[in-house]
Amino acid sequence: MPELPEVETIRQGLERRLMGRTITALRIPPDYGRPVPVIKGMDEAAFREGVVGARVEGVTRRGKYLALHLDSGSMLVIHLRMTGALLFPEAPEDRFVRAMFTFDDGTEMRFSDLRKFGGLWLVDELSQVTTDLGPEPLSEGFTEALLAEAVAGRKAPVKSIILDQRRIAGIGNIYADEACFGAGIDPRRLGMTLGEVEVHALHGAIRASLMAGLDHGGASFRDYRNTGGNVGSMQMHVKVFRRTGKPCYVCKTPIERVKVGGRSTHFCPKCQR
DNA sequence: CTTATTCCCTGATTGC
DNA sequence: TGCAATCAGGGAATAA
Repeated sequence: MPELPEVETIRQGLERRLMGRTITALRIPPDYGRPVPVIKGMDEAAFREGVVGARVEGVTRRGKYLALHLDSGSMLVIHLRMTGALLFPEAPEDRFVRAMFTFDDGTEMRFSDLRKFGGLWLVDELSQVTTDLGPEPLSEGFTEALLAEAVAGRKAPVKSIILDQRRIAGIGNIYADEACFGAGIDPRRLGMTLGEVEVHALHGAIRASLMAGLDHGGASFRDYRNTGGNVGSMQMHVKVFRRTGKPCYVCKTPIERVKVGGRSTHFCPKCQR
């Protein structure tokens, strides 16, 4: 599932491929069914009117959102949710294409999304798409003090807190589990029980796990592909995620899987307290 | 304000 | 073997 490292990898691919390009055509496959159209917030005609003829002047990422900044002043916002991908012709064909963009140099980009959770918006501001997002965890704005504040007095599990996009933007299930392992913290621990030393460790572990993901081009456990249709390699470097029953790399104890906040959660019962 | 639950969707997996 | 039930999960919406 695309989280910050995966979405950032895609952003880099889009920037390389689309900067300065003008959208010349948009195709929405006719079999795309209601009631969940890929275009959000306006009808297809208005969306088409707004994007065709517009030039891409920048590609940015905020949390798990991508934005193509258009010369019209609007932005085309994209969220991939669970199974979305932005693919170019060298990627293998698939039958889950929900939208196809053509650019003035002949480039074709398709928005593929098996589970149809993803979406496209045409807006002036990102705030029209999403409620307030927390700081970018790899920016200087993500301070230890801010993390301490996020967990202070909270009865929610640590994992749920760091998954909350309003607290920190971009962490998903993979990196939440990896960060908790890196910090030696049981993901079920309530936020309010964390001490100063643990907050410090968690802050560092969040950043380290996300940077590892970036270094490996993202994690492809199932659906994630970059713009070229290639998998990342972070799945081969995770310490706990989807390693249920396998020995912890540190202490050999079998990794356990439980549910936290409705999400599958993997941890080492000995290393994480 | 908080926390918990539901919903969307479909291929893969599990259970009988 | 076959078919039904369950699972996976981002995040908005809703409930409590």
